[in-house]
Amino acid sequence: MPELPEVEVCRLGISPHIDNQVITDVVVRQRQLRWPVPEQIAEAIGEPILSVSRRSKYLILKVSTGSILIHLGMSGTIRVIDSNLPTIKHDHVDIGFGNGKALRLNDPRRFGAVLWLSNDVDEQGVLSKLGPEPLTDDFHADYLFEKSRKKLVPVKTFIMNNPVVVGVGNIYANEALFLSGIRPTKKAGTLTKKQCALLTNNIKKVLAAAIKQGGTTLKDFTQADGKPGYFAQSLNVYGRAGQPCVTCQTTLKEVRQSNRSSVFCPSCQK
DNA sequence: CACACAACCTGCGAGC
DNA sequence: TGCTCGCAGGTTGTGT
Repeated sequence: MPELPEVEVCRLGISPHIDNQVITDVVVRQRQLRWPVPEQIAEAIGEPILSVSRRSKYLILKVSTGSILIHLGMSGTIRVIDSNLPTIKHDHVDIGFGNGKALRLNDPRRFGAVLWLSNDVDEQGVLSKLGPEPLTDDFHADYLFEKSRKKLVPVKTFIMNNPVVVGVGNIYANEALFLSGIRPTKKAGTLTKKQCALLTNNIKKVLAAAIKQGGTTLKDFTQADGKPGYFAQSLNVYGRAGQPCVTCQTTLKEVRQSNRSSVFCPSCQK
């Protein structure tokens, strides 16, 4: 389900329902997610949610004693539900609130995570190795240009690498490269300054547009209110291999990079 | 250090 | 109908 826009849409959806709510219990039905759900998460019980923020694809529920981190992996969804709603398959974790509602994580593939960052500990764990947020001014053309010098990896692999920039997953990497006229296989180190400017702008553009349209619904992603995201109809290349380019009608080509599919227009993207 | 690739899981659609 | 195969929105860990 989630790249950055979907996580942000999720955050916007759940935040009004759980902000300031006191956590009354944490129910873990399946502890084995990407990492085991830590017992210390109980330190959050009795505390009100102070803020609901996001860093990269992590949702951060801040309380006075620390922060609950939630990552949705490939297949995770969270909904605010009545806490007595019967569970279904893969409903792994509930965070229950004083108002009878609960935040419920469902994640068939279990690549997601629920973690605890205690205020008592300095280290930021999974958050410590993350690059700049793409939608902030810290991510700009000169940064990408300098960072990519001498890099032999394909540009698509490069922009999907978290220490470089966070939140760019397979869908939006494909889309941003198409909009920039850059082939996914081009070596990152050969990007010109101008191409870096195009690429950074288009990454920002495509992510912001996707958030505005409620994310991309492929199979099961829904916004907090159950509506699908509408960005899927804006996709130019992702999932369109073999179909004509929207610009020049050339048949879109598919290659695999780092075991992920890349779709591009052999004519528009150099 | 830089890069390639396997690993973690379940579900679904295609093809036989 | 039912089997096997390949593929899926992410990230980390290992090996060369």
